[in-house]
Amino acid sequence: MKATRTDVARLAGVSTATVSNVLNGSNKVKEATVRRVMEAVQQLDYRPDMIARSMTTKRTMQIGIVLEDVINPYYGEVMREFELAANEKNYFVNICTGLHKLDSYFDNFITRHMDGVFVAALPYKFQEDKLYYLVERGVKVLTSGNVNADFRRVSSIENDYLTAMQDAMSYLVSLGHEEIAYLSGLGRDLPYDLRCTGYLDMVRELGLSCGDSLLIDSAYPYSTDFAAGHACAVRLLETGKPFTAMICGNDLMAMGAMKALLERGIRVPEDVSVMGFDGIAMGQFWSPSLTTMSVDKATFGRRAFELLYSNIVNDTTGYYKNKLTLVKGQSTGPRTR
Amino acid sequence: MKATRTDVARLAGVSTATVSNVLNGSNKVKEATVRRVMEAVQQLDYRPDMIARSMTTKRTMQIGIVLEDVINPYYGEVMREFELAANEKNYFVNICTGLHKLDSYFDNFITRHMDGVFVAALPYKFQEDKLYYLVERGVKVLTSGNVNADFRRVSSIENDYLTAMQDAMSYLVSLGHEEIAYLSGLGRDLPYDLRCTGYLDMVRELGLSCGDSLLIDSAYPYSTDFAAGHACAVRLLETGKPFTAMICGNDLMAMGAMKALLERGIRVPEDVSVMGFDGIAMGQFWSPSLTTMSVDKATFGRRAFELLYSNIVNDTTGYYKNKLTLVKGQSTGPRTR
DNA sequence: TTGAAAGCGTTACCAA
DNA sequence: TTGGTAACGCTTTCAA
Repeated sequence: MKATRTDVARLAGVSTATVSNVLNGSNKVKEATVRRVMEAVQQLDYRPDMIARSMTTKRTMQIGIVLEDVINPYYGEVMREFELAANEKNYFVNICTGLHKLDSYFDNFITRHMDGVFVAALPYKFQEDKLYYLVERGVKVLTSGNVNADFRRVSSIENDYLTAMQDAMSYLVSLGHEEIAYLSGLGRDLPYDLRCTGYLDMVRELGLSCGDSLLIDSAYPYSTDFAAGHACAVRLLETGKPFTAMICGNDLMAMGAMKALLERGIRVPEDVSVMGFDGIAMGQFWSPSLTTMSVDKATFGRRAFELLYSNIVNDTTGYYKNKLTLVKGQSTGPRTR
Repeated sequence: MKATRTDVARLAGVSTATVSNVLNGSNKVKEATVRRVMEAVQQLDYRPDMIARSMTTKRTMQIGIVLEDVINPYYGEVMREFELAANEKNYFVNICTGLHKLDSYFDNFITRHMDGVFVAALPYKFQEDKLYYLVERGVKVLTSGNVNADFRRVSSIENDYLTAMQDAMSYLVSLGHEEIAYLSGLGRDLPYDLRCTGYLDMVRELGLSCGDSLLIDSAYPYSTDFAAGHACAVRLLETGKPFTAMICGNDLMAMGAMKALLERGIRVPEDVSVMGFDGIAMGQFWSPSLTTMSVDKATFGRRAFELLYSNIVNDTTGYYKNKLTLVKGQSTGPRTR
């Protein structure tokens, strides 16, 4: 039923090797032959079997993405561009989510000979050794937000959350705020949450009297969605500690937190200024529109692919740190009390 | 470097065929032999090469999902359960988004011998013939929301949007509303938007005086996100036509629409009642919490996999229509003017 | 209960 | 420029 390369060869009156040469763009085939072969291909609606091809080439032209959280539009926007870039180089991309079986993903990446994997899941979700194991088994790895990764073995891309948090704090301080809360959604002892580190650094550096008493962290299992932002804000309010500004780990959390404030009649930004991270599109449509440390998601996605690509093709690991920019919305304003 | 089945066979002192029999759970191998083989497997850290295996079995144990829109949390919730169900049967699932190259996805599904594909993209995004072409090439297809699909060739799962829309309208009418708008995000002439059909049916049946003048549809390219809801609401307001209730194609759109109302000082639900579809988690955290026709996303996802699974294993197409339930939130209330 | 060997659809090397 | 053919790692008869 399905035409194979042998069928094409027979119809075109050439050998299978010649068909391969034509299809794989070798330039040492006479033009007339090329035409005959292509005609046969058309006529039989033949397409090369990628599985069989992979058998011999040891490449699959397939890249996996392990996604922390498909729900967060941030990842959606990043991955869209990643995939675009990958498609341009003829890679087929598949997103894997469903963190219940992260280990089994890794096994699949190996046994299915993925050329590369972009692991955009926080390191606590899996054993870091697994990354190196993938590499040993021939699967190139790009990791994200993994400050402790061995950069000689895996490529890495991260957002400069440390600087971004400093910028966020500076901005709020410039508006007169002193009691600034940070709602993390993660544990404060997780070393790779650079926002947390940056926050504590700035509190100390600026001599803010609140110390770390306005840092709301979370216990395992962590979550960083709308509901988590809401929950963290509630916990902050329950401490009864005064605050006039609030930074959230991402935009989704910021939206959840704003909702909690609103429910208690606390106005944004009149009573409390709120900031997020990421700069998801929805933030601009929020009421009030969200001030955020924004990531250029298209650039991030494309850079990510390029890093992984050069790892695959040139066997070169690479590192990229992405800068965030302050986007001012209506959710922040001068201190009023 | 990587151990093959030959290595295992040699180490265990058996033939490769025996290794296969052991690994694939054939019961006709002596227990002592099984143990010897398993030890060799362990020792060599051997795992079967799925690519090579697929060469002979013609199966890949791989399922693709074509997603309309990763941004919408609705799909995220559905796919999570789909993947869970698939993993239980040892299928590896990959999500493909990035609608820029839908056709090239289909090609990839064929040449990579995916066992099945769940096409959760609206039919206008691709040529319907492509679905049948996949089937001819041995890739089983489950389509969603495609009322015109040939059910003898592809399996299908859909939400009962027709009934759901009727329920939504009845509910609003029971609250006293008469001028009820529908914000679609799609074109009114797209036959598979059963919400639209249901809306127009009910308008006629109930004899609502607004006729179809409060139906806001959109031109290609359609979009159904937060921004689209906002835009549709703005267009509705610009018509100057009076309305006291509004149904949106999904929850995300409802949120965007509410934002547009709010910007103009229109209160929800005091001035206008708002409803959505889907029942995404975020809706409960909204202010006011969203009244919606809710889909049981876990059931939907699991049923979807089961349909595709039985298509793959038994070569049987199937059809399932999923009921929606009314979830009352704070965004709807009695007519007040 | 085990093994030998054919076959799956390609690629790539080497020879013609 | 072309073709013959071994090789890739596995499954699966068919014999032993």
